[in-house]
Amino acid sequence: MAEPRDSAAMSARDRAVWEVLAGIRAFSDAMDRMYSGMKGDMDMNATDLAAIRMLIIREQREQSVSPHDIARHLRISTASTTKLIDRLSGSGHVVRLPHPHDGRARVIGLTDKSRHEFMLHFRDSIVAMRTVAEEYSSEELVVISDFLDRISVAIDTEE
Amino acid sequence: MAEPRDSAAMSARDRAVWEVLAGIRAFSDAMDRMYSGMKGDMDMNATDLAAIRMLIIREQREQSVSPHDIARHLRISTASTTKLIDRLSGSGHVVRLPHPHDGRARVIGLTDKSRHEFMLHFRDSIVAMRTVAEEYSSEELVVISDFLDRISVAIDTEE
DNA sequence: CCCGTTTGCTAGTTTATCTAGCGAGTTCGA
DNA sequence: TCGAACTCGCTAGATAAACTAGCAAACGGG
Repeated sequence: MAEPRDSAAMSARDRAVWEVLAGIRAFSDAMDRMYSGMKGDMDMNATDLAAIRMLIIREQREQSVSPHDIARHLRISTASTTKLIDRLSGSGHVVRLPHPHDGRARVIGLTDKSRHEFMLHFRDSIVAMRTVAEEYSSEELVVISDFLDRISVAIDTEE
Repeated sequence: MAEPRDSAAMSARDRAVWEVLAGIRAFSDAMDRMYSGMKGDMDMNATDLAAIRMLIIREQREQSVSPHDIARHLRISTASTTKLIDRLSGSGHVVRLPHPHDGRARVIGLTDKSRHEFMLHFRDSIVAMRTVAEEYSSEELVVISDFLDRISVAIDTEE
């Protein structure tokens, strides 16, 4: 992203680092495009789909999600979040559950419909990604997943 | 993303593949959050920022971008794209240039203001990512960037 | 040279976001 | 223990951004 570009002045080492950053860019670009496509396929707007993505990922980490969490993740107001949940709730994609310990709070749960629908449109991509992954040795995969985890932490600005 | 989860039934090999997919998820989640944050920092809505991202990436690949390309990338209508470009043009982030060979078409160009502003808010993340990358050997970096490129191609559904 | 297509735009409508403010529930210190 | 300050999610009304429909200008193959 930053500087170089005149590759003549770069060492092989610099170039390797550079290539990784370019790879990240390419990946995030492809991700953007894929998610834009899914929004059309699932007949959903970008924000609502981003919320579903977030819910799915948090569910897999066994973390509960509140309306407030959604607002923070998407950086929209809590008022907009209320309406977002109204929409997703009305279409049967999420449910509002009571928070076990806090009477004010809610826990937003995914419905099977969401999971199935998301999987339906995401499955091909997962299979494609798995196919790519399977071409690497286990040692390489460890390096890659370690790298991805570290990059994720690095860009996660804990507000 | 799909299936497993009861890790007892997985081989070490399966687990390595699984971990990479989990890494991709974590990364895309962190990316989502980072971009949401930038939208607040840059005082821009999510779509407009996504358009800027696209333009920056395409510029680095030396590909020109038309309004139509933006519409396809974001999956919004050409009408919405016109207004999006009106906004970004009005705020001095992009310029409409004539297409060299097609009198109907336009080429959307970034301004220095865009590049600087984007870099200002993205620099810290780039540095953080570079720092992570520099902890790996050149051989590992080659594997990683190769992987990222392949994953990008894999999920790029050419409409 | 024409006719069908493509490109980007305008107009008017619908949808989604925002700001402001409220009631209920929680927390904590006097 | 009780009240003040705070947090959570919601409502109401205003603003911003998306959509559909349709148009003129430019292109391009027969």
